[in-house]
Amino acid sequence: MHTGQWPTTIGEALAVQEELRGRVEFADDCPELPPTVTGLDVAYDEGDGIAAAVVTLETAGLTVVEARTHRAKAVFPYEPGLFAFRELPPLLAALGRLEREPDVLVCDGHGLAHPRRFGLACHLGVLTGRPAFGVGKTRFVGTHGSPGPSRGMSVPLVDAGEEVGAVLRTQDGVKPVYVSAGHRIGLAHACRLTLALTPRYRLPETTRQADRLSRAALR
DNA sequence: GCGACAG
DNA sequence: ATCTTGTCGC
Repeated sequence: MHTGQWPTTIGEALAVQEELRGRVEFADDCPELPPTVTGLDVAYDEGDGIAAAVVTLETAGLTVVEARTHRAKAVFPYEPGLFAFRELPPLLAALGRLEREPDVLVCDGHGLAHPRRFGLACHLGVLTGRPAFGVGKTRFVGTHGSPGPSRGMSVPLVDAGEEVGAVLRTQDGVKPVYVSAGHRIGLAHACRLTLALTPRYRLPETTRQADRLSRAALR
């Protein structure tokens, strides 16, 4: 799957990031939804123990098709902008245990809405070759107004004059989420998928499932 | 120089 | 990320 030798220092990580950034593929909008969606998340304990979880759901119905986990030790410190180097190792290991190839990866974090336009979702997409996008709970970069109050409304997320994502309301009157393309998927499609994954809660069902599973795998 | 800073 | 009590609303 992946013979990972990961960067140990910030300098090395920045170099890897810069190199991989050029491999991001953009995509035109796609009208139909993929048959499945795969969510990923990582949980941490009080020390340096971490657990990654990946959960594949049937897009129509949101029922679990397959789920995998992987426990490990954190090898890279949390550094804003280099987040991927901390979570990617265990996430890729868990992904490697899936029997069914993911149609699209839904990441908990940002994609292009990143200082150097290469957030976790981009990194995950490039390394796996699968379409990927990010759904973040809080802003990282960019400015934006307030999206309308109802579910489905959104406003562009702009950073340095570029539209890097969308601030999307997934539930009426609830704090919006930050959606951004990662790899081989357009922003409009990512937003449509996000809405399909949030029939009831603020966060995508994929993220919710992966979150609970990663926590459970931690013990 | 002073904040801000995905999870 | 994770640690936490109470509280408001359906």
